[in-house]
Amino acid sequence: MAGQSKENTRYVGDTVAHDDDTIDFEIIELLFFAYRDFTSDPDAILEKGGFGRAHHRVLHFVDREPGMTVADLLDTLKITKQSLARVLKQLIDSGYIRQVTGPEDRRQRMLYTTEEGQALARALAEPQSRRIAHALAKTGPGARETVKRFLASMKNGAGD
Amino acid sequence: MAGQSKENTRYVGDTVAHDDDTIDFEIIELLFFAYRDFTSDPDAILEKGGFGRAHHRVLHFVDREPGMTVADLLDTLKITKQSLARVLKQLIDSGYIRQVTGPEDRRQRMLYTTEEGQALARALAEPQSRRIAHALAKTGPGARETVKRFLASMKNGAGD
DNA sequence: AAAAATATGTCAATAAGGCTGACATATTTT
DNA sequence: AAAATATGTCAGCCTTATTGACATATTTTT
Repeated sequence: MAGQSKENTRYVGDTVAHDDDTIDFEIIELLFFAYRDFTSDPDAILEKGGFGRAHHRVLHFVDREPGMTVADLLDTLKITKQSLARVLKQLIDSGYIRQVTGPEDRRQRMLYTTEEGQALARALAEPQSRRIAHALAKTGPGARETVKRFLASMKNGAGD
Repeated sequence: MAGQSKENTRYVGDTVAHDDDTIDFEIIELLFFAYRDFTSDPDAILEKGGFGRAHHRVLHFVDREPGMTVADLLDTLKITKQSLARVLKQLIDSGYIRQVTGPEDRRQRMLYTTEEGQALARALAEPQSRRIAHALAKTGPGARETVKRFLASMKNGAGD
């Protein structure tokens, strides 16, 4: 029945594939489920306002870095201008984000959350924060430092 | 750091929102970037075959649990039958997954990866596994246990 | 045996959130 | 004055998800 032992490295396209047991399926799956449930937390709140995860991300980063420009945001989110436009427009029209013409370069639009935007951003982050606090507490002392280091190293360009 | 005290609780809609400093923005962001880059690893390979992340997930779980039924898969992925249908059909037509009529209940379709499917699943998992190994090594000894416990606790129904 | 429930498949319409290409406008830099 | 830059916008397309409705085969219940 679907034997798992297939020794010897083999090749699939350009990519070297290793044995079953050399692949960390355990953490791959844990990460999948953890992130799936972590991101599902704010969804209920988002739905009420007719927003989605795209709005959440925009709101989050503008809230965390007030005064960031549209270009900054595009760079952070790694999406296109046209993709951002729709979502950003809705957030502006709904009064959660406001734009201020750049004081030095008047072509720029500096982005800020309004009071309502700030409140929404925090309301969205709160259940996620709770989940994290709970998981860290359950994991044990020192977990926070280890988890931080691990996650930071998982990111691209974390400096080898 | 980031004390848990609940000063100045205020309300946004039905949801209780806490102060800035009681919210763990640091790990929220680390998780966002870590997962974004983690999932970007297999994308290049996927594109070559005209597949997307949906195909990746299906292939992954069928590979990990050979013989799972369509219902099992729907339950794991938490998507609808109609959403699964298209993706699964493409994987079957491409020869990566095959269906076997259930030996006890002939209504069921047990799912298995073909040899090509197995090879693809492993090729996709390999860069992710590498990234994890690298991050764990950088984090230090004992990181694996801590990270596993943390991620497991982040999942829903992890048992309080 | 007939009826109901179940597992799966499929058609059609809709939505969110990405994408590319093309072009407009205001502003700054050369 | 010309070129480059930051932003906005129109139009069309793709993927992945949704809901609702209905078809088929098979198993379970009555």
